[in-house]
This record gives sequence, C-alpha cells and structure tokens, in this order.
Amino acid sequence: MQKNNEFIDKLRLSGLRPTKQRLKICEVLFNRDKTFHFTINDLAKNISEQIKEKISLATIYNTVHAFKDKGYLKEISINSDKSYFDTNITNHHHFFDEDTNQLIDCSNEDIGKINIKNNVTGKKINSIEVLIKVASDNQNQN
Amino acid sequence: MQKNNEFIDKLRLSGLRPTKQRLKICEVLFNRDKTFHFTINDLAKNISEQIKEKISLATIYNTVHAFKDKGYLKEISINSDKSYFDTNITNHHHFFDEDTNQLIDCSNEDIGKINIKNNVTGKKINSIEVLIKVASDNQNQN
DNA sequence: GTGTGTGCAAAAGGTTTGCAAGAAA
DNA sequence: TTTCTTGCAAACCTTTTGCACACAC
Repeated sequence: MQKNNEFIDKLRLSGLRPTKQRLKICEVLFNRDKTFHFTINDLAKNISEQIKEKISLATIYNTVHAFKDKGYLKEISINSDKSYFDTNITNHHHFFDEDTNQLIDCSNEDIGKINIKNNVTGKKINSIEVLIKVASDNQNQN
Repeated sequence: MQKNNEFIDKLRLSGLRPTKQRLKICEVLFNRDKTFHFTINDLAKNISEQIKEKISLATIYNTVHAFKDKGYLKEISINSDKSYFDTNITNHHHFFDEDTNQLIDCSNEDIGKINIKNNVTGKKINSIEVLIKVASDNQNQN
C-alpha cells in the first residue's frame, strides 16, 4: 500500500503536478494488491464508487494518458471496442477470457521464450504482445 | 484469381444470398495475390476506386461482419482506434509498423513454437495471437 | 502572476440500428 | 409472396478538443 506522499513524489518526478484529482486516481489505480486491468469506463466507475467527489471524464482521460506516457500504465490491444490498460507494467502477456471478457496476466515464465527469426528489415522491435484467447470447453470458437 | 461463380457458390454455401454488393466486395477482398490487411475505411476506399457504383457503408459493415462470422476474414487486435481485418485466415501472426501503421504477416515459421505452460483452469485455448510492434531504429519506444 | 490542470459541453470518429424500399428465393 | 438485403439517417459510444475558470508553483 503506497501512501499519498509516495504518489506526490512519483508525480513530481515525472513533471506532473500533484493535483487532487491525480492523487485520487493514483489511489484507485495503485493502491491494490493485484494488477488492475481496466477500461476508462471501469476506472471512472471505480472512482465514483470509492471517492465522494466526481472527477470529469476529460480529466480521467488526460491522466490515464499522462500515466501511460510516463510508463506507469500499459495499454493492451484486445479488440477495438475500447482501450484496455494495465497497472502491471512489467513485460508480460495476457489471457483473455471470452466468456467473461476478463483479462488475466500471463507471466513470462508461463510462456516459453518467443523467438523471432525474421524481423522487418531496418526496424527495431518495440514490443512483443501475446494474447491467448480462451473460453469454456463447450463453447465454440469464434 | 477466383471468378464470380466461385464467389456465388461460396456465399450460397454459407447461407448468404449472392447479392450484387456482396459479389463486388468478394472481388475486392479475394481477387488478390497477396493478403489484404484493411480497415473498413480502406475497404470502402478500395471499393469506390475499383467499382463504378457505390456501396453503402452500412452494407460494407454488414458484409465484413458476415464474412468474419463465416470464417472468410479474421479480425486483428492492434489498437482501439479501429478494427483491422485480414484476408489471410490461416494461423499466423503480425508485425505492426508503428511508423506507417502497416500490418505485415508473420508466418508461423518466423516465430518459434509458442509453448503455453499454464492455461486458465477449465478453459480451452481458442487462439494465440502474437503482435510484434516495430519502428525505425531512431524512433523512441512508446 | 504564470503556466498547468480541470471540467464542461460540444465535436469528432468509428460503428450500429431502425426502418422503408428493393432484390432474391 | 415471403424472406433477406440494402441504404439512408439517426443514434450510439468512446475519445478528443476548445475554452473559461481554478489551482499549483
């Protein structure tokens, strides 16, 4: 459990002013035991549940993008309905449960080393993302 | 190069009426040497360039989704700006060039076997998708 | 005080939907 | 003639933007 002062330092270190709203969002995002996978909508709901005052959607978008740019959040590609974010910024992959639309972390050790034998000429690999879609056994694939 | 009759059969086989619009879309999508990676927008542009009559956007969306449901197209998760589709429905992966926003096929042989050591309990793996984001060497990672 | 950040409402972009007219069976 | 498909416009949802006000420094 991190406390307010740590968030203030964290924000300052990355050149972000520690405003009331950003601190609240930090609390909701980072005061957790487990990784938090969320859409902006999820986050907004969490905020309004945990916090008395409301924070404008525009500010939530701003903050999430600022945090992503500073490397405090990771964006995940799942489908194009909406953006998913992850508080786990380590190098890891995901299961996506198609029955429940839930994301589950998949540690690097759960996947054998990925060996890219042919890269695109003249380009550098920025990231490798593995998404494993799963569903109940009695469900048909889509 | 497939011809009209083959498209008619293909559509009929999957219970879709071979309408003029669907046949045109088949031509644009499947009369190609190489895999076609596209957004709905790309497809609409291609259609209006190759074909004299215009096809309504709603119909293009309808048709693409019908084709995806029938397994003639694959949807690819890249980011949440828009949906990307792929006429290559075989099991394969992708490079995504962040400089040009282009998708490039990555054959299974280009990636060593992916070995999932821990699956989610009680679930079946429907698909494994690998997305390798690349960019010029002098560009910074995002 | 200056420069950022916030909040609202409006706009934008992609996608879906309802419904009437048209085409296929 | 019945059923499916099309096309348009409107609706929808997520995300972005412009701008005035407020806050951090």
